[in-house]
Amino acid sequence: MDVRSQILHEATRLFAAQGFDGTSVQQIADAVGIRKPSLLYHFASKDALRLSVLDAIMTHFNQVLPEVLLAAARDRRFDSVMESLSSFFLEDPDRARLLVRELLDRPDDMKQRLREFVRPWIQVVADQLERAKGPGMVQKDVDTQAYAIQVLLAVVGSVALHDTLGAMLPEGAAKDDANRRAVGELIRIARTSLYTGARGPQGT
Amino acid sequence: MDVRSQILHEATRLFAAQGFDGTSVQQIADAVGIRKPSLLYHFASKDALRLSVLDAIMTHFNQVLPEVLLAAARDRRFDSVMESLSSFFLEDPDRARLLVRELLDRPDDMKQRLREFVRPWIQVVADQLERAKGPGMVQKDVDTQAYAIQVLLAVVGSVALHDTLGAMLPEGAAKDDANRRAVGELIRIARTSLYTGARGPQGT
DNA sequence: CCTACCGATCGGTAGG
DNA sequence: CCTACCGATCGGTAGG
Repeated sequence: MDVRSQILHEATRLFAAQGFDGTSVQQIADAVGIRKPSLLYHFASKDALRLSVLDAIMTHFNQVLPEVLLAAARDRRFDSVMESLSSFFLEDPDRARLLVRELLDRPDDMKQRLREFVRPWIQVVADQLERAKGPGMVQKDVDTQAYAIQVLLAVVGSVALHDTLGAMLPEGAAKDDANRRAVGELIRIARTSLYTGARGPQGT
Repeated sequence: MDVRSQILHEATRLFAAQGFDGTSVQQIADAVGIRKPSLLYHFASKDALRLSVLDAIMTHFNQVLPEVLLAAARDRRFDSVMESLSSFFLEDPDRARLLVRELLDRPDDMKQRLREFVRPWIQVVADQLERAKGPGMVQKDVDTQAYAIQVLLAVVGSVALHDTLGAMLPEGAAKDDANRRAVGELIRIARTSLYTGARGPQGT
């Protein structure tokens, strides 16, 4: 792996764990195994590095999300869409943590990014759900836009904080088990509150 | 208001907006209108100030939450419990933002706090819901513990990020309206995914 | 990619 | 609650 990618990787990891202000350029350079000025040769400034890290995540997001959502639009496999979305973040929880941190640290910047990259997809999903109200498949009183946003937030939030939130379950529970229960219940909540009928199209 | 309270207030505001590492003692002192060493006379260190801020929130939380939850246990007014919980955080969104930041910044410390202060209440709610499965009021396949945690996270998360997430709604929407829709849909999702029957005990 | 170095700011202390 | 000051670390630059 080339140095640039190593820097991006370590920066992502440290920004996610400690935040941008809580991480020094020195720490990242140490993690990569180079000197600080060498890092600043590859990225003009600490802020340029932050933007590159964020860009890598958003790009990946926009390459993966479309196919996931198109699968939803095609055959309404609600659970599989939710699993894919969860998997994308569970695969590397740092992505979720970093997004939440950016939303808190730079709300105005993130508003623009959300408008540009996420809102269109929220709208696609909302339109799809709105049409499904006609045949009575989706409950009439669902606020489809607000619903899509809440579900997305719940997925990102519960992945970002999943190991910490597991502390609220009884002692014995294994960490992996806590994750599975969290995602499982989240999917059940999202499905049950959307479709008509006892448990939606995939219920038993 | 005495100086100590002013310091706590400004620290809460700044930590919530910029994070602990992103806020200097100097900035807080400036906001209060005193010199930095004067602030450090009232709080032995920056970290002691952080602990005091967190303590004030957790204390308030533990004074308000019990009555809210007891109201729930008594007459199952689901919506009113959700409104109270939302209101507690909406009343001062800095509380929600600060909690999310602490969960990200110091997961191990927060695990202990959650175990001590929040887990008992999660358990009370889960037990209550579990009992309600008997008469068939609550859906049998609800994972009551995971459900309670997910709903709490969704409330805290959507309040912490509500003005930023509003950017995903269409242009025209007013900010207050976005908040109302977010909370309203969150309550609908939580209620519908819990109770048996089309819309739960308070549906139309 | 390195050594050597910069001014600014950090949290905190001495002493009144 | 203040003035004056501390060593350490910050992001970043010069020059090779």
